[in-house]
Amino acid sequence: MENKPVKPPAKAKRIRARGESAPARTPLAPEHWVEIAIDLLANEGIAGLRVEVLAKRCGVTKGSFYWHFKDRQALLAAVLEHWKEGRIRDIEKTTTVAPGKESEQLHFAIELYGASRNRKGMSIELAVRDWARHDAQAAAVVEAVDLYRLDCTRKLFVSSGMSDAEAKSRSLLLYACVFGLSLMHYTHFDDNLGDLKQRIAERIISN
Amino acid sequence: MENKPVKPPAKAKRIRARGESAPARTPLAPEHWVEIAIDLLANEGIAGLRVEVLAKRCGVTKGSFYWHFKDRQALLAAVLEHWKEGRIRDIEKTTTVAPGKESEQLHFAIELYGASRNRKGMSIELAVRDWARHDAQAAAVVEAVDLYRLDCTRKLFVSSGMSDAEAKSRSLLLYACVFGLSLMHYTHFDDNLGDLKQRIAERIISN
DNA sequence: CAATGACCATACTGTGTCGTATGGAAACGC
DNA sequence: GCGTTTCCATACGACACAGTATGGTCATTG
Repeated sequence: MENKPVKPPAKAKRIRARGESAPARTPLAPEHWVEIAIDLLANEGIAGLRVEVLAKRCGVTKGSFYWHFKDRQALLAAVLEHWKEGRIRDIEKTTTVAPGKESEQLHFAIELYGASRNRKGMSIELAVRDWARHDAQAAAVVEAVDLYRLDCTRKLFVSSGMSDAEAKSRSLLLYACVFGLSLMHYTHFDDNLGDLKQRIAERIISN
Repeated sequence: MENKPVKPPAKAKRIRARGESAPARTPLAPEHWVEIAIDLLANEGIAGLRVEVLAKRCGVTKGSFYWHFKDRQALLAAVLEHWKEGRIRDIEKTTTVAPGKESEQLHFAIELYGASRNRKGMSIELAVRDWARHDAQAAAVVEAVDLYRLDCTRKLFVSSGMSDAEAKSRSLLLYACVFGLSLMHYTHFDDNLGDLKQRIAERIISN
């Protein structure tokens, strides 16, 4: 009396969204998984990063996921690693600057994070930080990134002629402000937000 | 052949943790639910705020929950309302100050949030803000609280002799910094964090 | 052509959760 | 006393999810 169809429906499915003419099967590299996972993380938070949802988003099923990753935890670790490396590269790119242009670059860094540009990057940032509040792994990665960022920015301040102690405080102030602003809802606080942000940036950077 | 015991075990349970000698049944007021819910929210995030977990934490079962609340959404709304009102009261208490002591009070406000004191308050704050990133209701409440806070603090800066525009930027900078710092992991950035924070506070408040 | 391995689908178990239905126990009104 | 209301327990159905087991399909290799 068993109804074990074992192979009933589903067929017009193998030709997934991999570009109509089947480009050599495209093995769906682990990197691809991680990138889409980060996308999910940004939009739904760590709690929304489910393997079935992720698989569907990749156009496959769980079966594929568990072939590439041992379990959900392995994916999360890969996500953290990928994010960390991306941040490190980004920081290096942002903080290497020709002598004399330090404060200019600092202004750029603030605007880069604070503006509506880089919205996605900030979403990821916030999602990871919230994740880090309940997960030691994530907390460690966040700490590493923070320390690296803080130190690179400190050097910029020092190069622009500040004492080390002052540079440290400015560096911390800068990032705290950037992240804090992205947490707040202040769009209706003033009708000239540009001027507001300008003043804040000056306060952080100039002496 | 059905085993529908309907009333089998469980009996030494009615005398819950309501104080051994049954103090008149203690109806477990809705406020109580909300307060414990906020506790859960702070520790587990909005995703961890489940009704069964909450009920267990209250020493009862879901049955009780759904008597007090229509559904989970109703609880969340109550949580937001409770938090909002608490914040408003707190802001008023923190920003009403005798003339001449404004900057002193501003320093106090920074330290209050930034220190290891008020750890729980900050946990709630961050949880609500993360919640607000995906929920319009929460976002509206956060915005209301933010605007109120920003305006109260703005007045403090104005009272201590600042232009309105400058006061606005300082107010925004203050809260952004406070929340941002609580998002970062900078404990190993310097071995004299006190001095660091002192410099930051000065930068935000003094002219 | 046959065998192997890479990549994926399907089915299943177990658990956690939301919400509902129903009934029980204590307190209160009359 | 008796019915009503308040507050809660139990049981149930439906779903979403993690992880496993198993098999299918295709390309590659010998």
